[in-house]
Amino acid sequence: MTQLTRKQRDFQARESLILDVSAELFEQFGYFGLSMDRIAQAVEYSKGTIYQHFQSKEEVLCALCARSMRVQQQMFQKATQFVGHPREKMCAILVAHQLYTHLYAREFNHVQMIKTASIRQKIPESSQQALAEIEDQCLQRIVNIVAEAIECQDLVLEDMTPQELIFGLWSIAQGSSVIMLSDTPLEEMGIEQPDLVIRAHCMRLLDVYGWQPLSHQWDYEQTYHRIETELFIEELSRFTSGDQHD
Amino acid sequence: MTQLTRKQRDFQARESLILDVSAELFEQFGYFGLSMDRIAQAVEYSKGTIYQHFQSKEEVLCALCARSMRVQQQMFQKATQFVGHPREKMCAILVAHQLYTHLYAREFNHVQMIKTASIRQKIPESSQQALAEIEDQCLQRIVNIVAEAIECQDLVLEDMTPQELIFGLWSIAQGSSVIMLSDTPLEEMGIEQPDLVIRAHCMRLLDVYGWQPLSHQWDYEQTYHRIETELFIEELSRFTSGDQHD
DNA sequence: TCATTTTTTGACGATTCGTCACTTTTTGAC
DNA sequence: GTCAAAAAGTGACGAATCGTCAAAAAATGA
Repeated sequence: MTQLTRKQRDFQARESLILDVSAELFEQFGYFGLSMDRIAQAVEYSKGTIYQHFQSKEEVLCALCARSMRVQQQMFQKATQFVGHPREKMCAILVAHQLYTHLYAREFNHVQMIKTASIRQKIPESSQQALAEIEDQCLQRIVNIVAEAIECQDLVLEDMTPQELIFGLWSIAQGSSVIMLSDTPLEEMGIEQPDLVIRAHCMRLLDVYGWQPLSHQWDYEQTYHRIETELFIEELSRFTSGDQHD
Repeated sequence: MTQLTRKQRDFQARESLILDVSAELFEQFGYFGLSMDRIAQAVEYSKGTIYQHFQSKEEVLCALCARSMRVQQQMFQKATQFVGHPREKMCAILVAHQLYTHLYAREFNHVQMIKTASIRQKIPESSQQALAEIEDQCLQRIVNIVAEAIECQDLVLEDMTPQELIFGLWSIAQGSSVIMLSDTPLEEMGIEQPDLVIRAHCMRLLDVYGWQPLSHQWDYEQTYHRIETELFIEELSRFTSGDQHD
């Protein structure tokens, strides 16, 4: 690796510290409860020093977003490594997305906020670029899976491009997460397990586009079980245990 | 109607004025550019007077949200009055939703923000209740259409409840709008007309659940054309003209 | 050891929030 | 028309937070 001076290492270590502390504060107090003064106090450096690392409060929060999006990207990466049909990998992506939005609910919400026109004004172009890049990488994983499916003829799209198919799946996954995290009373509406409902919808959609193997030809229950145990057992346990003492 | 005193009428008129002005300022400067002082200056009343109407800045913005959501609710209402099959009415709902999110992009974004945990903390329970109620009414319109379809046996749901079906459609509509308004470069991705893509996905989904008439049995192009000309001709022209000088 | 460079600090001006003591206007009894 | 009580309106104020910058402290190395 590149050899860094002690100073540079110290600088990076402090940056990590700032982010760790900020993440905790953000988790605890939310967007408006997080102030630069509070961060400075918590890391025991002065405000000026914080501003050597981040130009503004928004940049700190962007860095937090980038962090959690990198986690998502890694989960997607793991999903693509699932051993099985491309369609099974796509299922793994969906599971990854759902797990991610539950494990990083606050950050997911904050990413949504950042995409808002009002807040975007406050964020330097460069930070936005960085986030867009990570999101792009996530999307690229999905594109690759679809490409793989088309290549091995599991999927033959007729009046639709791969991008358009992905846009649909992405919309439903994204939309359902937004709805679930906005404390809409889904249980009251009679929806006990929204994640499973969304899975069902996605499966139907993939069926209708003829992505092999179709759901009546293949035991996807088994697939989902394998995804959960082989890929995301740790994340899953964190999610369910997080549920309990919440 | 109830007879109001001159004072009460004046009071209401001023409240409208405040909201009108705030809407303009919000449109122009966004969430953070909108301040109570600026509102006060613009309406030519003092800040204290504004605070007689709204307890906080967030309440002003909630009122703006409520306003735009009522517009959506009315558009949904219009959609339910479309003369045709229940499924055609459902198409009209989708068109209404898409038109709404484009015509009230800022407000739609802001509603998203308000649903965020961070911001919800700043909003009194009562205001949130009011918004939830309007959203509920919107959802109720959709529930009614599905109920109608089931009643006349256009739709026979087997392993899915009406609420679950709606949740899926709602997710895809909501998710796609969020993605579109977050300046994701969809065109670069090769998606020229995202709204039409989403319509296609929804149609496929309704087909796969067997909602009659299926899309190969009925000319839905014609239906969409009727929806646009019979119901939303005015909104549509505002949308396209708004596009031009933007 | 000490002058120079680098790093850190926190006081500061600016902005915005929501409040409240004071001023102005309105009301209605005489 | 007058005047005192009630209602409505005002904007200066304290508090919180932002981002800056001159001065202090620490590190460097001749």
